Amino acid sequence: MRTTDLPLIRRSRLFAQVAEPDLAAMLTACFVQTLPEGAVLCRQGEKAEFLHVVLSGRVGLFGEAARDEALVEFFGPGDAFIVPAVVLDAPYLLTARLLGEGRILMWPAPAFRAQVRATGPLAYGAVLLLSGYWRTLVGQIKDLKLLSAIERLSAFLLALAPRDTGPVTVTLPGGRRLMAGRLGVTPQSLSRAFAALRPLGVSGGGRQVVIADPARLREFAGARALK
Amino acid sequence: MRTTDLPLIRRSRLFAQVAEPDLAAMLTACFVQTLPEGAVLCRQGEKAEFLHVVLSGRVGLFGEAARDEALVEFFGPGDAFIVPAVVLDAPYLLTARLLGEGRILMWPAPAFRAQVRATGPLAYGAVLLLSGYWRTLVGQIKDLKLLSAIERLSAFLLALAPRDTGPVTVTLPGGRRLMAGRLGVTPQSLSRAFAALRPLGVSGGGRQVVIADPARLREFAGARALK
DNA sequence: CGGTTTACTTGACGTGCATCAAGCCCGGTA
DNA sequence: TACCGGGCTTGATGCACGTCAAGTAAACCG
Repeated sequence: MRTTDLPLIRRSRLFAQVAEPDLAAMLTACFVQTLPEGAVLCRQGEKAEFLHVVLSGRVGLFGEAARDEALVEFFGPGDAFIVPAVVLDAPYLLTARLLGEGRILMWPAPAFRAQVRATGPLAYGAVLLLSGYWRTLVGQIKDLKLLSAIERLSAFLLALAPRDTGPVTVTLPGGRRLMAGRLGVTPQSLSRAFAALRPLGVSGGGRQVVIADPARLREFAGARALK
Repeated sequence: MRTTDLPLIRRSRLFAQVAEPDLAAMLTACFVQTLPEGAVLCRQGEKAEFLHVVLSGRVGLFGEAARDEALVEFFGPGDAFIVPAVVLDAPYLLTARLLGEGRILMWPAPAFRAQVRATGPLAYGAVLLLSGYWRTLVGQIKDLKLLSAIERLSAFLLALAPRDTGPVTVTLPGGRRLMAGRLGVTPQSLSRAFAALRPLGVSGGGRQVVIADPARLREFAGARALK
């Protein structure tokens, strides 16, 4: 473990409440790895061996069904997965793949299970983290059930943009293919959705997207979502 | 609070690790209510005032979008909601409605926030609870993104049936209308999906559904889901 | 008992998105 | 420069599911 890792570790919500000496003791069981793009951290269906905490880089969580797979969520620095599989000692529901080079804290599952049961502040950190995830997942389910593909794209873009601004360029957490999976459509449909938003001032290629007038887009998305 | 409530409270995973005297102390801040069908426990968009723990009855969590609403999940005895909104002190993402008469433990949000931070075993219980919810939500997202309506219905029915059995009768957690919301289809489409499964031995009306041959249904669902 | 309500089913039709299949753009390589 | 390959877009077509509209059945109630 490098000395530069510690500040990254501290920044995760998981450890926010843990006292310094306790943290040091916990980390003796852990190690840190730098892994290349495409590395698979855990595979759907397997038993949980490690808790992973992202220190740098981005990770995609994928649900798999033979010939098909869907990105369920993007994770980034400070996120810990898969807490649920580890604490419940259950098989992973998802496959995690690095979307670019990244540094990952590896925490053996039995050690983490014991720590989270014994250390209140760590459990509290886990509660905060899991609470945030509950909310993003619920939001996604609502979007899938209530919104069209174009509306979901609008909502996703707006969530990336700061509120109350003029033109912004946001950077997507992944390429178009990954975005499509996250939004629950095919890449072709995503492309059409972008085309449909172009008249509303959404432009750009690759990972960079320019929103000429966030207020107008918000109004469009809101009008369709709320009617 | 009735004396009969205590065993119900103890049964929730939230309190599984909490020592008896601590539990008694916590509960002084709480009260219990019996509420009729249709009672709204919390409303999407409002600030969290209470943590609710279901002691008896069933609750539906709904996402709302003006003219439309979708059931996100069923909750039953032992479930606590909305932990995430309460600990993060954020607005509810969902509206909770009783699906039948039920008894609900009401826990003022500030008191719960303080307790979960101070009491390790309570935080640990919350981690267990939230971990389970993460998994059901992730499962639902995978289903929505990867499976057709018929496949989702099959998977849902099979999840209600014990493994490795002959004919079983399962009872749905809600009427057809609610089931449709949970599966992300309209009631009409759900009706057609049931019709499509009839040749595979799925029959029954109302809340009771008979699965003549779970193995066959599982094979059907698996074949489509895994190819 | 008939009338109303509510829940579910069935049919006809339209549409959003998937699918299949080119075509385009751009960066890498010889 | 010409060649290639992968990511993105565009077009044509089809299907799954939504929508609109009856129709049926059981529950409730005068």
